[in-house]
Amino acid sequence: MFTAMAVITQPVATTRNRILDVAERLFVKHGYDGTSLRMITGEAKVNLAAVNYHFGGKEALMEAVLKRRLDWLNEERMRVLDELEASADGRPPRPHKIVEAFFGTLIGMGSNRELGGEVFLKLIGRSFTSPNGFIRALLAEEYREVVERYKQAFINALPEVPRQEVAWRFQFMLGATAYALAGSDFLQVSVQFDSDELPIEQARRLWPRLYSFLVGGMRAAIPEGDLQPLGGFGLGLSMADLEAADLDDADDAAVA
Amino acid sequence: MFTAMAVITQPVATTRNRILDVAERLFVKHGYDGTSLRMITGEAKVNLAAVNYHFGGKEALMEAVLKRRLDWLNEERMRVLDELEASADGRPPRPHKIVEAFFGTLIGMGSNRELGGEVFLKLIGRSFTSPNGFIRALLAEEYREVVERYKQAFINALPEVPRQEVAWRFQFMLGATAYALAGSDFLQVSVQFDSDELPIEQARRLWPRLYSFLVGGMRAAIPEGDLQPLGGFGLGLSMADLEAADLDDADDAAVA
DNA sequence: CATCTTTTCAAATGAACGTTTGAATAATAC
DNA sequence: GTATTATTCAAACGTTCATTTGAAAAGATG
Repeated sequence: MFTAMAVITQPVATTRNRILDVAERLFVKHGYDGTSLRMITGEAKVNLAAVNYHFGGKEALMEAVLKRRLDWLNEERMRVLDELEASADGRPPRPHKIVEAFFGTLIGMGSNRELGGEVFLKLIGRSFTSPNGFIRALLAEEYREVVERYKQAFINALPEVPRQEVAWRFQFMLGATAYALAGSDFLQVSVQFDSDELPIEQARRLWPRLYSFLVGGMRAAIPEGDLQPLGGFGLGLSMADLEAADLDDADDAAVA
Repeated sequence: MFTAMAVITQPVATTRNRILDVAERLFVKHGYDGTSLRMITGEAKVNLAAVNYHFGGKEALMEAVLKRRLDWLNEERMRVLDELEASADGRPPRPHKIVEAFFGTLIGMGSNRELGGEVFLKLIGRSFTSPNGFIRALLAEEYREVVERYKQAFINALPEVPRQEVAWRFQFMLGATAYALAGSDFLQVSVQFDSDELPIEQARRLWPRLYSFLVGGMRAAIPEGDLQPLGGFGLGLSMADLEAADLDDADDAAVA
């Protein structure tokens, strides 16, 4: 029975799938710019031209790699929120339940190899801050609908918190999660892991802690509006700063 | 007086400094791999060979770009924590004060052009998840001492929270902060900005909200240890996952 | 079996990359 | 003013990159 299930669920190792699997792994390890098609096709044991034949080019390959996982994730997130709202007949679901629905579905993918496992978690964690405009644009477009729906759910669940604050906190939660997933070496320094602890065991420990942190941040007191960071605004500040601050050119800032 | 101060504090635009300034900006905009020495030297209006002459190579240039800002930041963070602990004669400083000392100093750099302004904030935010091993290793080494000291301060300030939990939450705070700074296009989607709001104004709004979120997360309830994400662990999981999970090769995982 | 489509393959293209070289120029020291 | 050092410069090096090409092989269809 186990064998039969595995056969059904495990995709066949076609040229196309082998490229997707290897590309996903190498994009995480070396980044999009740092991964060449020769590295991918070499490791996947397919011809160099296969990427262009099956996907059309390097950017289109990255798009296929991301969409393969995100399509499932988006549907799952919608489904879970549907369930949550249906089971609460009329009343808005509790905030911590929405946190669990949105971020728990993602973290859960880390333990399911067929959904990309922790490789995909790292990829998605790093893609949000990719310097490549088309990647951020793709992510923004893929996330737009689901994020809007969850944001509204949070707003309904937290009537005492201004809409703007909810949006900011959503952003902060995404950041804390993405960084925990991206898993830099720095994490190894900051958090004192047992050095021989297996990655899958680390992932298991992550969720309850992240969940607790996110809910704590989501429920925090409303900030006063005029708090200033150390060093203070206005120090060495002039109109020139405002002009120079516009970093993004028009060509890579476009989001459909 | 303003003129005199500006002359004193503003570094002379030597070849070396012009390269550093342009490189900092382009590394943020296109990433390390996506920025060529020809782009840098072209925009800085210096000869192509100048980077190798003054810094020794591209990696050494990136190192110089980061260290120029981090050396100041590290000293400032140490100084602020010194002050904090001195003013509390014996008792450990309050947790929210430590949050302010660590993250407030960083955010404050965003409004000071001579300290790199928001360009540096983006750079540091993205560098933590860089796919280039030498960048993460450099950051880990640069942060090690200061992070250890602050972590201890948090542990002293939160005697009821286990040390491990403090370390995790420190990591989550760093992530939320770094992502807020990295400022992807996605933030524009998630958070409904006034479209014509100036970047410097956005930065001013960021700090009180981030501060509130971080303190809320830091003070959250201690998580139960066996909470599982949606989808659950054990689904589609086998020993093979553990082996495949080891992504990093020895060559780029080294941290001195 | 013959025909047509899909896929694979080795080879080549032109462009861009980081780095090196050695001479020319500028700055400093005596 | 001459000797010495520091810096700039144009040019070239060898390598690697994404993509294209056209033929060969494999598979599907009648």
